[in-house]
Amino acid sequence: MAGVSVATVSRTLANPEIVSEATRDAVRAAIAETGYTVNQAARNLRQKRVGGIVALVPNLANPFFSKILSGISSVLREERLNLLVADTMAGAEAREALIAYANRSHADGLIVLDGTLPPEIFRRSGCPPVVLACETIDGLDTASVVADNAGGARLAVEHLAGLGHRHIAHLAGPEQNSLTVDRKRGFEATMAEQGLDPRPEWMLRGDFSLASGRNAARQLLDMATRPTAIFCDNDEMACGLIGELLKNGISVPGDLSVAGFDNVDFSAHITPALTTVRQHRDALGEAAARVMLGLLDGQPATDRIVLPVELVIRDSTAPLDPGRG
Amino acid sequence: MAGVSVATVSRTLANPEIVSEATRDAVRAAIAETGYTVNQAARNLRQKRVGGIVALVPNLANPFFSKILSGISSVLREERLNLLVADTMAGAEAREALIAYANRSHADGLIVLDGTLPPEIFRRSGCPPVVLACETIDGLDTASVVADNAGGARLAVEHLAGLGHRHIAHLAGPEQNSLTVDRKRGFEATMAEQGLDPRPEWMLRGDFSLASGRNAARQLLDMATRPTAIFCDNDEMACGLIGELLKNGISVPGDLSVAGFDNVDFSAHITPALTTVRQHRDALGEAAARVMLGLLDGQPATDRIVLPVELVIRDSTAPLDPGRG
DNA sequence: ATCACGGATGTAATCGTTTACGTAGACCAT
DNA sequence: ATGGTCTACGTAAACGATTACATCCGTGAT
Repeated sequence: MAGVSVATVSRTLANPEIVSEATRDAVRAAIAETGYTVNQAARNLRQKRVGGIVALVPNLANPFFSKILSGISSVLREERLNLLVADTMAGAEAREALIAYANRSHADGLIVLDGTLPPEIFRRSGCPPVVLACETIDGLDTASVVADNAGGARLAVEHLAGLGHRHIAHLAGPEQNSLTVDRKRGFEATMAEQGLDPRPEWMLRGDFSLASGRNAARQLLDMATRPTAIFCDNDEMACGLIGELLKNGISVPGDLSVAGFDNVDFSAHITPALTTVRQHRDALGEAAARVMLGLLDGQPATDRIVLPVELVIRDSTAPLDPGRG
Repeated sequence: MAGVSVATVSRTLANPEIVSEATRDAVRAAIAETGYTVNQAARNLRQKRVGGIVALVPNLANPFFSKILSGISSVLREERLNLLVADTMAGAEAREALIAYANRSHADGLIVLDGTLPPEIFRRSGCPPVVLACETIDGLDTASVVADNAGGARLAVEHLAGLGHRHIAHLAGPEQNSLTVDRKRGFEATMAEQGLDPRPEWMLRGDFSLASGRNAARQLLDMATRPTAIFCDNDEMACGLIGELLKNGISVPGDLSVAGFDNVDFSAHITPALTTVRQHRDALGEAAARVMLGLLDGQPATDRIVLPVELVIRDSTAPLDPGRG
């Protein structure tokens, strides 16, 4: 020690007020001079914590998830917690790697953005607190934060029905995806309330990608009788769909009204500007991180938080042409 | 110990071959039964390493960066290294937090995606190996991996000039951004080679956002004499620009050819599909991660890797209408 | 003068690994 | 039988911080 002691340094850093002013200054001067920094590994070992939380992301490259991560990160920073990111879309060894992450010695907590992971992983002893964000996992009733997916679908269908549309299609996401399940439920419930009968052949499947939206457009083009409106489970698919329709001479919204979900950045800037359901993904991430902080503080929260969504009406939806339908 | 010993367990895990088969099996059985897992903090403390590398990202929510992260992550996983993500776009305390990250006890290495950070941070003693990815930092000649930004601008300008355009504008990014600097250099050099004189009033500034593309479109609309083609420093700005032009009755590419940079996912799906310069951001991330692994292995690499780019010709650029120009 | 008390700081145990070193036994050669 | 070599494993010392406990000193009360 440049100044005087051993443990006193630790106290100076942790509880400056319990050490006398003189030594405090001496220690600080020595620290500044030597460029000392605490060794995280040693601190973690002693305190039995890691100082970081892991986010399990299905696909880091997807902006949908990175916005949530951004929200998580902003909250964790305040608490001086690190954000570790693990891409779960890995190969065969993925499962083992995941199990390694689901351990107290790796992370103080786990925020799971991937609804396709098997719930057993998070039930093992030694697994830190878990918060599900965005997607849910069947059979795992931990704390979770999700958007009001069913409500969003309702808003979209009510909007289209209010424009006079009676033949409304649905471009859904992957079958097992919890977002898809909720949005489909909202879609079908609202269709029924509106006295509309969804035709099975107008129930299309995609995988949330632009390409799958394009595929759906081709299916629509091949149909003998087409719907006059379609609700897409996300904006990427809506964008891909619109692009392919326009290329084939179908007018949007003239021949087909299109509504999306998410309100991603480009939705307002494509032509026609996309009518969609806005959800705040950064807020979702922030909320999930705050729930996590609560869990770390010992709150036994098993909350299931549902964040509100709003309809954003733009140019891709229009009243039904009375000559049709 | 369920089986027999203390240090033997460690050996069984690290070098299974130096321990006899009998004890090896015994140890493994005990591990399986008790659900033992190694404590990372203790291992890190002993081995004087962290087992993770930190990526400093200017804006996690930006898909541009998240794709790079995805590439980094895929390479690090193979080496069982964690990826920690730190958003540098923080508030006032950001600088201090950054300095904390630029320390061996936090990370074994640093991959920096933010070219606006002050170089001093990475010169401090105790700073782990640094790799610059995507953007560069003036006055810091560490290893770096960047795309061929000047070459990409060259490809775009040559393409537009080849279509007969002589009045070519440039929508650039932020002035101090290294991507902008390189692309501007490529743009101006190629214009000169083609015998074209870039008009100062056709040199527009944006910030890579969709909104700044829209702003640029409004500036174009106000001009007495407009260019017949424009090269945009990224696809987002090109998309925002096209959206606003179409809304105001300007045809793309009829009245104005537009070329972008990046080839983001939606570029192929907007209308008109965007001509752009493709760069592989995931490959960039992978390359940066591999350079980092090399540094960790003790290679003194001060490489400056430049990744090739390609022109993707779609529908937003067309030959100059002979009646104009 | 003795004691109690409280504030400031030093001592040492602890966290869970890794690993240099030592030792015990087996085996072979002399 | 002694000595040397090798393998398999136990012993104990690190790694660097935190923290319960002990110590020391000064102050005021009895």
